Amino acid sequence: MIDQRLITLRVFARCGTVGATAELTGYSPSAVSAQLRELQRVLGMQLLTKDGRGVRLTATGRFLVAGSDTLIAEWETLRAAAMEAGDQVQSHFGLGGFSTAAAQLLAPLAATLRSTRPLLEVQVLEANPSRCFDLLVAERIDLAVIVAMQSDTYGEDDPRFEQTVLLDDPLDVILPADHPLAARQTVTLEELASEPWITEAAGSTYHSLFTAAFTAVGVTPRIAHEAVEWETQIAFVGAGLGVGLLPRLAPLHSAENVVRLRITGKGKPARRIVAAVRRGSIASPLIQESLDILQKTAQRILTTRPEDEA
Amino acid sequence: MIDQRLITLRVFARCGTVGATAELTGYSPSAVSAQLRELQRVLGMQLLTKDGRGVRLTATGRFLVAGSDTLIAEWETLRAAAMEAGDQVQSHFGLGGFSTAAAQLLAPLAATLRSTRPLLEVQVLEANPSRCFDLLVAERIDLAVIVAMQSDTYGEDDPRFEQTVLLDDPLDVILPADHPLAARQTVTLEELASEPWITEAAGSTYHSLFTAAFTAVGVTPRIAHEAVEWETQIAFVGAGLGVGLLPRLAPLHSAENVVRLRITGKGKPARRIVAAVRRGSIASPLIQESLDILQKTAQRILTTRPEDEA
DNA sequence: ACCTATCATGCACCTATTGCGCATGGTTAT
DNA sequence: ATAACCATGCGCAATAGGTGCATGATAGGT
Repeated sequence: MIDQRLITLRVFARCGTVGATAELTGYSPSAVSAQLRELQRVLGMQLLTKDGRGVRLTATGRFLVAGSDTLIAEWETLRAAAMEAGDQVQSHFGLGGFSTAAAQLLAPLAATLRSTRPLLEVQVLEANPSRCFDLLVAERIDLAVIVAMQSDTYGEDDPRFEQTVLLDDPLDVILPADHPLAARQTVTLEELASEPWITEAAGSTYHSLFTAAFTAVGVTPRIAHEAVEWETQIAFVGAGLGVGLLPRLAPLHSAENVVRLRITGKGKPARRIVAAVRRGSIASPLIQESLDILQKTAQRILTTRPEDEA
Repeated sequence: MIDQRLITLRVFARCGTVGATAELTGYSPSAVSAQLRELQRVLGMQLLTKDGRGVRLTATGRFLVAGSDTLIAEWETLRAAAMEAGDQVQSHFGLGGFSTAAAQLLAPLAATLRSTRPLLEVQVLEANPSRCFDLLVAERIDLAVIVAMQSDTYGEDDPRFEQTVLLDDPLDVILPADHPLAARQTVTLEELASEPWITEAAGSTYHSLFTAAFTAVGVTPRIAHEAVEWETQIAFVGAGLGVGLLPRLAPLHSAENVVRLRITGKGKPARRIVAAVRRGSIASPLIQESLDILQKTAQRILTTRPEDEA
């Protein structure tokens, strides 16, 4: 119920370029340009200035965007309360999630909703966490399941979002099947200090988790190889190129020459998986039910894999 | 920046019928009907129910409308703050006012704004106080100068508006020129207790003022005639049909056979003239400047007519 | 210093939203 | 029973708002 052009402005404020805004909102660049111009005309404010080959928010623009956070939140709250009060049904529901999270958590959620609310059309978008937040702002999705990351551009207390912890997905070690430690049940990070490690590229989502885990135990691992996909990493490990960390939610599939070991000791790395919604919308019945389902799914995942007793 | 359809719903919540909403917003009844239907579709809420030959808000609808008050106010605040922060100029400004108020206060305001802000298009609408509030809700006007009335449908603390007192316009007595008291400078209400009074129709804007004035001094006046226009009332008085109360701002024009006397004593009736704006918008520079001009104009009116010393 | 990639934006064209007028059907009041 | 009133559906027209391409401007690479 907030004017689309203001939403567009907010997305622009995030990504800084008309083209990116267009890509994110689903409009063409021309449309975004026109919308922003219209917005300025209607409000009688100059919100943008030319800056090099791009455009940049003016002070007024930044002010407006900053202030609109509470406005959006207020609307979401109102909407949620009205839905609650009149127990109305929503017609569309957009979900966003990242790789394994999407597969393991979002798929059951979508399936459940599809059966409990037949006339609700659920749409799932796979996207990385940062983009999920963008999609939330752009109102393309209503709920995102992502991996919480420290030092992200989106803080945990961003006024635009509300986040709920779903589960801590522990990281396991994967070893070549012929590795000396492969027969063990568990292993500590210290025992693997001198191994050649296979990790993601520096700066990627999980790389910081990787380093954090080792700094916690005071060890500096040697990074031998880098991979971007879990599958690739597993293949590398299977080829005997080194060892790696794999979230427990990520399936090992049919990698016969790779074993998965749980980590014990004080360095027990985990990735925190959270659900994020637009601030205010959390009171919505649909969001509530979804969070409930996600929590239950998360619990089920943790209990059907009874580990981590220490 | 709030969706037009929500504005329309709010207007509908005021007047209760699609036709009246159409008249107030400037749309056709079909358009209002379509807008409300669209709103329900987009939000996925049932906001209206058939009720006899009309439609009625559902509980959800009422809830939404009630909650939207703060949303609108929040937006107005944000808009005002942004205008203030970036000292931007507004392009359109709608004023509403009632009869003498409009003439005496709004006309100077419009004239001043026209000279100080040449590229601002000012629109003045004459409308009665109740309609002025409706027009504010409908966003047809941005500022209204009205006569404050107790027991109106719009309370002084309505969450949708903010009101500023401009002046208390005292009521004078008008007498036929040949009346025994006509030569006096001042008169008390008690002295006129037994006169035949000419007033507006019961239930009208000023009738309550009339009765309030007399109950204050413990006198029950005899109402002989009723008129709806000041001019008519003055003509009645001129014809010797009785006496009446006339706001000081209302000009006597060329009524040669009528004299105007000030009222002394403890019953000194006055009509309170206030400016009303949508809540939140009061911080806007344009509104601020307008209120300033109105206050000054009101002061000038009161001082150039130096009276009321008791 | 040129060339190229990148961006925003204007223009021409098109679509579909959206508003209006009129007619219809349902409902209350006389 | 008839009349008045109200909301709404339908056909039609206008226009707001979309896309795609071309243009102009700028930064960076060579």
